[in-house]
Amino acid sequence: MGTDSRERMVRSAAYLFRERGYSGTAFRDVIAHSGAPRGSIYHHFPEGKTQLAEEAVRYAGEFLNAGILAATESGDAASAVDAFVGWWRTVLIKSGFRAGCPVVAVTIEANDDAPQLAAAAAAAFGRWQDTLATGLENAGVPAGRASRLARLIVAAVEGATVLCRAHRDVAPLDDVVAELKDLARAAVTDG
Amino acid sequence: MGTDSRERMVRSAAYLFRERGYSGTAFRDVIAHSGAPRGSIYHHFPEGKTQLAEEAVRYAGEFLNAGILAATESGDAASAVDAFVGWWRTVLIKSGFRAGCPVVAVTIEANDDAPQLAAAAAAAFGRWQDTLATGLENAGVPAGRASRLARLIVAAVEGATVLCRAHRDVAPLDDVVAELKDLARAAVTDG
DNA sequence: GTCTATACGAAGATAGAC
DNA sequence: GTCTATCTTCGTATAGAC
Repeated sequence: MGTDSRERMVRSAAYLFRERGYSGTAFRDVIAHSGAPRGSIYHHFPEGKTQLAEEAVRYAGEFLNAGILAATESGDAASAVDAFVGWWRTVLIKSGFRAGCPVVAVTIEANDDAPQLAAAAAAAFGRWQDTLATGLENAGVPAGRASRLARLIVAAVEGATVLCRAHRDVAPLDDVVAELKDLARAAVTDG
Repeated sequence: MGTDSRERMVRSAAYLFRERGYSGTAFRDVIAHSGAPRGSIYHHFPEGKTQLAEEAVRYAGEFLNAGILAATESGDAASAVDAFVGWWRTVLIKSGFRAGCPVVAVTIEANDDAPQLAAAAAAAFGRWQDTLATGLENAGVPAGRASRLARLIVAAVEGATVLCRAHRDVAPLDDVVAELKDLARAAVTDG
């Protein structure tokens, strides 16, 4: 099935970008990892690697957003933090601190030749922030504050994953999460 | 002067990594940007690109640490946040949101072939955190809390620079800074 | 849709002269 | 310390057959 190998390639790209970055991931790596047929790359992605990366960013954005959405449905403000952090914690530990966020990787390596990549990354970050903000509002955080707090959560957790990779340790993420949870809880009563 | 071109290469590498990342920056780019002689690369850096990157990370780490140290000498807790943020704000805006942190770039693209790179990055992040923590302590934040808060500042600001690059806007950094300053100020009285 | 073959360029690294 | 020339590998992309 053609559509199937196309999707596998997108998922594999997102997976590999986490460990090797955008420039560090070659087309052949995506082919090898996905098991997709080599000859159909430019059939499925006529714009080449840029198009593949753009779709990988979009895929990662939607994937994580679905997770945040599901996790924020339950409850309190602190659980909104967990919603975003849980996935990264698992990825970091399972990979031996070799894998991070593919959206960050693409953002950092994007250049003026491919402005679509920065745009796709901004869309992903924006969606995560919005979904988290809604979760915080539902937990009782005022709207304006919720948006700002959600942005801090996205920034701090993404930054913490980078620190974890450098230190090869989850401690930075745990420290950051502890601070963020206190802050989120306080934001409810502070009104 | 040989030592001089060596140092220029290290500085240029740090500069270029900010925009193009590690894999995206070729040796020839470093030569061109630094004006260093092409033939002396492997004389100065016998271990090749890895060694150059390691020293560039170290250089960036020391450079920024000196800035944090100078800025935290004056004062209050909120100024400790400014100490770390000021430099990134300038870099982002001056580059049209094309440049970020070279240490983050190297961390994300480092792989098992060169574990020195992750180690050098961890050292840089650790120094920034320690210097910030000392600044917070001097401002009246209890030692244990200061360390954790300093880590949050490093993570959140680094994460925010990535968001700024994606959005091509300083707003994410400003949002994050506002939250961090409130938090730092509150940490003083909270004892 | 998928294949092979190949063009084309870039990159890291080395050798040996000066 | 610096130069030029070169080796080797790799990576994207294309062409054209099946």
